[in-house]
Amino acid sequence: MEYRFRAIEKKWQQQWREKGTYRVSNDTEKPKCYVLDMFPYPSGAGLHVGHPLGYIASDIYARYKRLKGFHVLHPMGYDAFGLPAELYALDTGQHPAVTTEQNIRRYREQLDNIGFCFDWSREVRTSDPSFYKWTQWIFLQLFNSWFNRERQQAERIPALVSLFEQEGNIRHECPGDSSLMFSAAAWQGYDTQKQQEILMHYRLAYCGYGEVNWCEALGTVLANDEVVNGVSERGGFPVVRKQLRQWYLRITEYADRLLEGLTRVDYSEAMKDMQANWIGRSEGAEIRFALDVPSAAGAAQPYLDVYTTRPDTLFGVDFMVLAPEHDLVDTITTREQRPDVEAYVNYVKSRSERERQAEKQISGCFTGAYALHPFSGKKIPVWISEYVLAGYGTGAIMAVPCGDERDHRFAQHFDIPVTNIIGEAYTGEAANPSKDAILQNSGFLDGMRMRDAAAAVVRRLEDTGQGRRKVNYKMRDAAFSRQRYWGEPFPITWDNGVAVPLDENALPLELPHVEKYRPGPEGEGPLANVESWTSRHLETNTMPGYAGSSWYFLRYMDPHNDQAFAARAATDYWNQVDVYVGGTEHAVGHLLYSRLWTKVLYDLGYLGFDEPYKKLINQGMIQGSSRLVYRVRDSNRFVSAGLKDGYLTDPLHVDVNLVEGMELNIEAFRQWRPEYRDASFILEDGRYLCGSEAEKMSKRYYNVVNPDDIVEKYGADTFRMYEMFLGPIEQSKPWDSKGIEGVHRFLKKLWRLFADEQKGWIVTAEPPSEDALRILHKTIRKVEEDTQRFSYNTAISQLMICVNELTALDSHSRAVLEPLLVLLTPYAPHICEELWQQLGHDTTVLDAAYPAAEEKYLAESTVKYPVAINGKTRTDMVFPADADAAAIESEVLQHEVVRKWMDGKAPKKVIIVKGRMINIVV
RNA sequence: GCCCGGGUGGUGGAAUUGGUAGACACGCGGGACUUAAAAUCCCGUGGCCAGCAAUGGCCGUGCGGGUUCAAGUCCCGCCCCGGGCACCA
Repeated sequence: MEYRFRAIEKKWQQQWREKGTYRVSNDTEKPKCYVLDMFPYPSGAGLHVGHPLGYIASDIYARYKRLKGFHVLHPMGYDAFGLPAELYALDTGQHPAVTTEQNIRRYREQLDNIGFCFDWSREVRTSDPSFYKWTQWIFLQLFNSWFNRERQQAERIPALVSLFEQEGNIRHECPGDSSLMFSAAAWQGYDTQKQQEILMHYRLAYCGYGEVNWCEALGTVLANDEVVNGVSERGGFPVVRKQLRQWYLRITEYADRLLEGLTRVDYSEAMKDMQANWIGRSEGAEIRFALDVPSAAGAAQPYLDVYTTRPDTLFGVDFMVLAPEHDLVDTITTREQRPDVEAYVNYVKSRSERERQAEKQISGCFTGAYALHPFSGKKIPVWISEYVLAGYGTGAIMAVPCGDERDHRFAQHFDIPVTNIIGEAYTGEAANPSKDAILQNSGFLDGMRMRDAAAAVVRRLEDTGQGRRKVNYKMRDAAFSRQRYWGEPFPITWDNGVAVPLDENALPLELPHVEKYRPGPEGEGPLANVESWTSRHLETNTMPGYAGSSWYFLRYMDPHNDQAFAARAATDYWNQVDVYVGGTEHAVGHLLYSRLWTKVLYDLGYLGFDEPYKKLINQGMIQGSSRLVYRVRDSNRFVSAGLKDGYLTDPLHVDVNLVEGMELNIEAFRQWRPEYRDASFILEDGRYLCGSEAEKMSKRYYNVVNPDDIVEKYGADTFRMYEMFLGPIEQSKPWDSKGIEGVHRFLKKLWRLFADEQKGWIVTAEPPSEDALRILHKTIRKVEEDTQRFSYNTAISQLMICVNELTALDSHSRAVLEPLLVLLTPYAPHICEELWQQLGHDTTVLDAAYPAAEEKYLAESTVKYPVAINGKTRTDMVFPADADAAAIESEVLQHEVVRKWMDGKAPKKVIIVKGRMINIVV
């Protein structure tokens, strides 16, 4: 009667599959719980032990909620469109659909091995036409919508058109071009093409020309969050800025809504900070400076708008700086300065994004032009410099060297005199960004605290029409097109430069089959090579990887619906995702985009909620633990780690599977690769010990551990529990098989509570002892609390304590063991099912109810209090658990040890912490 | 540079949020069973000091100060590690 985990796990996985144990319906009165994992991109490498970490965590929660009586939606699917499959296709000629299918099959096998409770009948794949039909459909909703700033919500384009017809765009500033203004009459006078052009500037999904992150090596544009340190996140290829026609999502319109929503969701503070910083809201003022350039008689005075968060420093402006790409540069540059300015602009253009970020030297050039201070009329020189970014604010700044470090460095570098408006707070050495100094040299602001002066300046500017309060965001609109094949086609045709949406009934617009994946002409995608595609004037770009993942969680609610992305009844029932588990790497990409899509669908009336995820759990990464051997330089001798300091060595990665703990299996190592066949070794204590290092789990470090191998050796239940026992889920840690034996031992010990090798099943019908009940109920309480708050490692510790104690008590009472099984089921479902069945139940343990802890067993009958005098512990005293403070106090003061230590003095204070501590202050 | 986390035994990590620091597990040491091994079980295991012993004392949560009867936990100032952002005016 031993614990035969392989047979047990196989049996139950098969049974769950055959009986459809985890299938959930949409029609029920039960309370719901939606537990979601970030679906994986099925890569060719398969799963390593790091991937299931989050899946195990969510699986435990899903099973726990089910035992608590909830109707649990716990689905899984695949983010199946994407670059790697296409790059692989370019190399090998294998169609991405084929390799993706293969990879999915492998993922599924590996996932099935671990015993998850996914409802596979709801599986989705973003590359499936029945799925991307609705991705395209949602795109059309975005295309046909605009953001009404007055109401702070998305509305349909026809509503905007009728507004234009009645009143032009007076009340609805154009988000794509704030200088655009027209009356109702003007609107009616525009031809269709012009009207469409204007509408494009309002649409939430729009096509425009813009500077994009172009990655030549990948042959496509990338969104801002896909560029890291000036190179592509995927592959690390150089990225340059380039003007291209692109599709965008107008996410900037939702900046405030996205910020506001963060206050209503349960994400970690770190995650909220990351999103808030990415959105980067700042409050300040836009200020208009007249330009001191000769203008033709009757023509309007030319001006320069700047954005500042510090209008209070307005009198400290010593120069202005434009981004080199700024529109005005060409018109204001004087004849004498033109050669220098042109040279500088060319220099800036020649610098790659990489160089710009790597070497931030001070550089710039005077344009020869001057602006006029709005209040003092002082002449202020206008410069250009690459430290001012074209894409933020107005692409121009007012420089206040005494208050801003960058401006100060610039002034020093170019010998521009600095005006001091904060007296002693400015030393002349460095800028002082304080907001608390008292203003001087500041006209009508003199004597005011800077903090208070800002509002006064803005008021004056607004009165005189020279500026206004302004909020700015760092976030830019999201680039939404890729020049690739393996993605969702846009449901758009082009008619003389006008984008025409396909009829909804024509969806899905299916991706045509191609044989070759090379890019099309002029930076266009592979679809531009497809005759049948271009002849219909279809858009040749495809959607980016994050399109499908922006809404997939909605499809799970009603995955087979071909009338809608999901029936409203289904989305109303399942509602928000209660718990979403995934890595932090999606903080500013996927998470932000899916929040945006949800808000738009909500605004348009398709959903009853506008935040997709109620609670977010970020699991840490499991790093690889690499093993290193030390080869003596220019030899084939290897020296053990402890002795390597005596030699000149080169560390080399060795396959972790050839190492047991730290000890190298020398024979296996010799077999591993031909060049090591004749290797010799310098041993310590007769063994060769390796070094180790925590690194990303990757083939090239030979440190990948496949979950299949662990499951084969110890079983899925052990694997699940061990991954959770390793530490808190949010924490990253290197994989280490060392402790897994302990968890395996625990399950064997559990098994022995039920079965004896000789005697067989030993569970009794006898009533349990008080002691057994006490440990059981304590365990129920603790495990439930810990499971609820995802503190799985401590829950498992408690389960171990419980099993240890029951073993020590030799307690085999059914009345204790049954509830214990229910507690343990979320963690180790296979063994629990088996034991449950052995106890004679004909239903699965998953239909059981989670046990409740009984108060009477939770209190210990007696409590040991340490008695301390002035903080020093002197003795222990034992009291009944329900003793009241007064009784304890009088008894303690009678105690002989206490009286001896107090030496006849009266206590100043007696502190009794319930069930903890007695402290007497003398 | 800025914004978040975090530093606890040989190791992974607990600590009811101010109440006996080191739960649980690994590892290690000792022992039992065994011809032997595996498996299993029991005991010990932060450091230093005293004692034959039961035991007792001192020190101890990155460093230095502080608040408190009581600090891993709170406050001030440093050091180090991890993550995010980075010329955003």
